[in-house]
Amino acid sequence: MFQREQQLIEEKIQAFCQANDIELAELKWQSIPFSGEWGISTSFFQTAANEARAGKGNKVPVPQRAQQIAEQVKAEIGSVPGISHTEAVKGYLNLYFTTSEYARRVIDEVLTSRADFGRGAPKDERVMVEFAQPNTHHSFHIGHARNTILGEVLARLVEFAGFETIRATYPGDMGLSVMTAVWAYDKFYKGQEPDGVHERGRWQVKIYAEATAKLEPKENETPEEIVQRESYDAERREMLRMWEADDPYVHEMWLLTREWSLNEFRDILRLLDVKMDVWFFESEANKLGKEIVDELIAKGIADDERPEGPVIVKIDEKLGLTKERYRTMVILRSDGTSLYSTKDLALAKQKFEQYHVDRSIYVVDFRQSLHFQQVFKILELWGFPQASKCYHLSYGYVTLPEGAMSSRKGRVILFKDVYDEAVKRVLALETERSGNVPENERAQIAEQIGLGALVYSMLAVDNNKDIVFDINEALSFDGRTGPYIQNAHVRANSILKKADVRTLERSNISTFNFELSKHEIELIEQISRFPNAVQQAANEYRPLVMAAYAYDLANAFHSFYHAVPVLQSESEEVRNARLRLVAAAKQTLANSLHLLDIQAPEVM
RNA sequence: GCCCCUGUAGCAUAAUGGACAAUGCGACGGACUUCUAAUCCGAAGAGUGCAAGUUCGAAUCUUGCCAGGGGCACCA
Repeated sequence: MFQREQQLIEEKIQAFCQANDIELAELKWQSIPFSGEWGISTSFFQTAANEARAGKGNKVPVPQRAQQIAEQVKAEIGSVPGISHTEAVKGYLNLYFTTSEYARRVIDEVLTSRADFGRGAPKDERVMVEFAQPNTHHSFHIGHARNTILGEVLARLVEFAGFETIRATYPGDMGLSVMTAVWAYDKFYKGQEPDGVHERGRWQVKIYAEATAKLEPKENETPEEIVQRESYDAERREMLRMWEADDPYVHEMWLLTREWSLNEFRDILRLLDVKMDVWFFESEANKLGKEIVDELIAKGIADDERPEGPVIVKIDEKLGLTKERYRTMVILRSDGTSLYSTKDLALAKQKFEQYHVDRSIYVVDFRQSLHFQQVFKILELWGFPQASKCYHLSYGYVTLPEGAMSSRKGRVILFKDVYDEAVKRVLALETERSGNVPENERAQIAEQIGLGALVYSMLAVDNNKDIVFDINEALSFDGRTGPYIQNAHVRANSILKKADVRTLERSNISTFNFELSKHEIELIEQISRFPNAVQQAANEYRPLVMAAYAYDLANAFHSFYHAVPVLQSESEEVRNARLRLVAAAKQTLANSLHLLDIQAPEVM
């Protein structure tokens, strides 16, 4: 926002150094920390260090020499329009902006761009984000929720940063575990399914866990029990075989039960405000897989060891690596059936050829790091230039205090149960605390706040760390939480509602020609950081960056709210300027919350 | 055996190689007839698993250990 001024000063510094025979290192600019007021700074450590290394004259220690240069440069620069004052301290040159000018530029930009404030320039690349890969026939638990939230927020960030973005989901709808669920339904529970999308989901978890328990060997089994268990196992395996052979009855059962899961999944996506563009099913990738294996064999990338062995790709060998790194990947079983790897290769080809994606992001947990490294390397050998732009966004597991979640053991925390609990808690709090939520909006606001708490708790941890799920922490409404940020938005809204909004709309230019308090300056600074936060979060594929930013912004607003009167300002001019500041803060909070997939309510 | 991730105040987390390691929870002391406190203000609390190294400067980079988790040919 002060690029012209920065450039002018850079030129002055360069000219000064040239005149004084100082070999200037590249200037890096950063904002000044711990500033009651703000500005940008650069340092001369590198320049001083280079001098010392070159053995140039004065044997002054680096920090002192850096300070010397800073002081000389400061004297040389003199005064610059837009810059209120400069200082040389500890080897840094600090430039403080003229506050009124800076404030005006920031606020006017926000209020001109509105929902587009912070949006990046359109980029010439199409990105696909693949996320939300739940298994059907089980249920959607809190671990799937972390994945879905991470993926959706990443997609929003990348999209807002300027990339054309496609959201893809890849449900796991086949395999032995799926068939176990179908078998259990068909054998023991046919026609007994409850009504209600989520009731049926919970019921599916229950019968699946029950079925795996029946199939599990136990201690002290009687011979009859062993016979029983083995015949159950044979039945479900036979069912899997029939499914592979497209048996009509098995397919009908499979589709029926799959549809229940998908109904629940769609409803959860609706709750999370996720709009998928592409649905890849594992069962469909399964069919595509076998063709690409032939292609890889024909191209000499894969080695066919059938019938004795499987089809493999000796990745290290093909890449000419001597050290063990990517190892060997099996891409087709010796009996000719597909593997996870077969399907991922087929899927990638489809992404590149049918959807023309330039960049492909996979949001999948960290256990599959090696798998994706192998897949990406095979894509490279295969000749896809996009292979270098495939990225596995790995993230840590959501575990329970008593250990890992397990659908098989029925030891899962379902997303919907946490969601319901969240809404219940907010409703209880609403009756206690907030008098100004209209009766007919309470339920909706409760959903927004409850989900806000849950979603933020998933985003406020860096993705490669595990989360031990504690419902009281996830649904906390105090401190560094979603509701804290939502509340800042609500407070900004309540000020604007009480003001005469027409005044605000009439003046489309802000004038901050009065002494700004440190709270106002801090708030303006936070608002101005938003575009950079978007770019950083998108470039690094890190939703956490945006989550942390949104909290800092809300924090600045809350402090401002307490310390600085708006409606009761000392003059009309100050009041108008502050109203514009509040409007800009509200807008930036709303933009941030949107990127975090959190609703921004008007009241709470 | 090889590879990957993690290790920061009591707990949970943060920190483009840079200025005093930053927040929240908890505990402590204050502030609601106010733009209604899901908030704010104040004070306490760690020198970043250990040991070397690189650097003017390291929580961050390198190496080696220690601890926890994960992965390594026909599971997904």
